[in-house]
Amino acid sequence: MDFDFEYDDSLAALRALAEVRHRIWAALDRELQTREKISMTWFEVLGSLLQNDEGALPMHELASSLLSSPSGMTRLVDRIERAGLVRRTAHPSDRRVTLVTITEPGRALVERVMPEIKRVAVEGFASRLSAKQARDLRSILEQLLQDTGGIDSDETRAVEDGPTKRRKFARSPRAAVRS
Amino acid sequence: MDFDFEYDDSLAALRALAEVRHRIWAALDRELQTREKISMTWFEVLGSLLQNDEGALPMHELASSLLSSPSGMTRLVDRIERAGLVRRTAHPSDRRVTLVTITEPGRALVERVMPEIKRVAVEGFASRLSAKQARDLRSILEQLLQDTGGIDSDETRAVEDGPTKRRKFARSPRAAVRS
DNA sequence: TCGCAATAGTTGACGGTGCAACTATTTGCG
DNA sequence: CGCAAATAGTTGCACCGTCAACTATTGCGA
Repeated sequence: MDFDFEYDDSLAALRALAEVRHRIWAALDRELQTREKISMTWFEVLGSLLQNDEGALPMHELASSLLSSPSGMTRLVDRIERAGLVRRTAHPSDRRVTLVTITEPGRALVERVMPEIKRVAVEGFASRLSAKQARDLRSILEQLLQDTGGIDSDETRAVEDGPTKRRKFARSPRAAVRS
Repeated sequence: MDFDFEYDDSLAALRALAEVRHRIWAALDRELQTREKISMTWFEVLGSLLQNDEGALPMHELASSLLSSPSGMTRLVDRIERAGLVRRTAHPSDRRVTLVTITEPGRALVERVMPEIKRVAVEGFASRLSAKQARDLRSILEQLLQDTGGIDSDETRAVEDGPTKRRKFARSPRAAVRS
């Protein structure tokens, strides 16, 4: 269990990670705010919907893929729906499910702003890394996201290079922070 | 300047980064919540203070290093102070500055949980990466955090927004989304 | 088939956070 | 020196997001 990270460095890595994410997110937020008066969070919802062929997703899928709680997503979709960018529709077979469907204005907005958003994202990542670093970062992030299925005690940390394609997300239980 | 990241992959990288951060943060939050009934945010404040020799830092330094706004930090310190873990003290020479000083209970708390916190952080990072990957991650993050000075080269933003101050990079204007 | 657990979503209450505006203090420059 | 600009911090206000509790629907095992 001895790696290049010192014991303390894992906490430092968390901070660095948070800061990188924060900066790029803020840059994208600024871009969206000045161009379209929407937030990055809204854009993430609209983008997720567009990535799906039907332009629609159940509430709970949106919530989990965007790291939000169900109630948070309810309110977020409330606001985006009030702005006319999405619409709640019924699921054809499961009446528990509410589908969120992107509207034409929503689709237009995303397509209008996507080029600049990609540009700013690239500016934050790709343009600052070498080809090898970009590859490395990708595989490192994928590895960090690999499920360890419950509380693992596995020392099966054998060297397994190569881009593992497998991608299965476990829900991350939100902390219940009081006061 | 073409790299391995496809154009779209920079947005994907941002999501992966966010998810890694989110998972580890949540794990630490859970640990702190069950052991000491405090949040990771509180721990970050206390930890920052302890890292400084004097166990004290000005409000604005805490705010910027913890990615918070000044007003957010005011309220956060309000709550932590109410819990008796920090104390506001006067700066000896600059009377504009409020120093936040860790109290003895605060120091004790951090020292009490630090081993477990480090363990969980290592579990999130170091234990899942090879030595080389850990090195790579460190240098990649450092590189991504290097300031490129002023950003946007296009000054086409002469709209009606009035004299919006050109921000350096530090502040993150969270989206002010209406409705 | 019945009944209970699991799943999906919403709402009430509330904590946390940001921006704009304001006060207090310090700094810089003519 | 004198005063405008910059810096530090707080507060008003509104918003965002979470948990707990609740309803509705579906799945599943006896």
